[in-house]
Amino acid sequence: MNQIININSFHKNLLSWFDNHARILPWRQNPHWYKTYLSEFMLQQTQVDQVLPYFLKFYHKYPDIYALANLEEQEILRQWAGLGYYSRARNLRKASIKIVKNFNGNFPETIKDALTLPGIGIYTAHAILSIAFNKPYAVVDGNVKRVISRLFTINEEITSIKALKKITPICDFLLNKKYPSKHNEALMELGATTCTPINPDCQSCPVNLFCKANQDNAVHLFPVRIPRKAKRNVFYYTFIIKHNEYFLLIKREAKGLLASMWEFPSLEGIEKGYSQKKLLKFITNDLGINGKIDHIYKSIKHQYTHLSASYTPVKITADSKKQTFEMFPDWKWIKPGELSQYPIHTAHKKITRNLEIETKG
DNA sequence: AAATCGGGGGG
DNA sequence: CCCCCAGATTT
Repeated sequence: MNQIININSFHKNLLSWFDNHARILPWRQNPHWYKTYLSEFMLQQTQVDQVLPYFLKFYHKYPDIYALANLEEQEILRQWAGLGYYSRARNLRKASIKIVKNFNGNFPETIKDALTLPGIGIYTAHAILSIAFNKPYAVVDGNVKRVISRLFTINEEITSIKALKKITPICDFLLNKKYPSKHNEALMELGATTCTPINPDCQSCPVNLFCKANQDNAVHLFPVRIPRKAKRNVFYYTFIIKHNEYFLLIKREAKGLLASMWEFPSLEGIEKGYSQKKLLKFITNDLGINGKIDHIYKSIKHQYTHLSASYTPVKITADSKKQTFEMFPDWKWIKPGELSQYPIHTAHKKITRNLEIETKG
């Protein structure tokens, strides 16, 4: 720690600010550990505004841990579709099953037990135990890291392990042991609403008098960050394969990108511009379907964290509904109206909208 | 320690 | 277009 701060004054300013400025969020009303648990899974690497509709839907449909534990994987993926990071949905289900089986339906109140739950790491364990059970564990999330990096002018690159090892003990020291729940939420709230990445509102910050970066007029220099590596380009041909009113939908592998999500069968390449001959060869030789290319549509772009993807829809008319595909974990010939019964990832959902597959077929 | 895993919103 | 976000897990 490179500066001495009046810890009591720090706590007082932070908590009174939170009392006056806390956003009204559904998981903060009539608090219960289940709400904290569900919201924390969704909030991993995802902003509040994006989580809100999903939290409301899930809480309404699955009001307790037993409802979640009873879900099929396919169904929780379907409900989660569009929120991203789908391993969270699988882990939420597995963790819920474990809570019912091993902990009698109650969230385990020790760090050691909480960390045995899939999808729950240090941050989420600390968050649930502090926010829902008022246990004295400090949280270190993206918001807190940014706030601390400014308060104490942390020079380590913010995503590095070095930075985390420097920031964690500071958070442990700063933690308000009397009000850990409010303290943690307040620090995260401060980062989300005031100590923002760009144009932070230092004037209205309750702890600006304790902020080294603010004193040095150097808030814009923190957190320290190095540019990311360039994204890889990926090009997909996405085949809408029709036979009468049916078209082919397949399930992705259980590992890797968009694991176990459903989509139209696709050909992946690292370069653009496959010939029609090559596309038809994929259909005939790899899928074993005889048919013809009806139309090649304009491609759509979709950005992933590490990929810059382009999807080119290709409409195929098949001679028959072939029923065996060794290359897919699962598949189904479905009618357009049945599309909503499957967990479809966002890029392919865009394609169904562009091609108006749900309505026109 | 680095890579992977989604998607949306903001500058 | 690039940036970031109530991180966890695998390599």
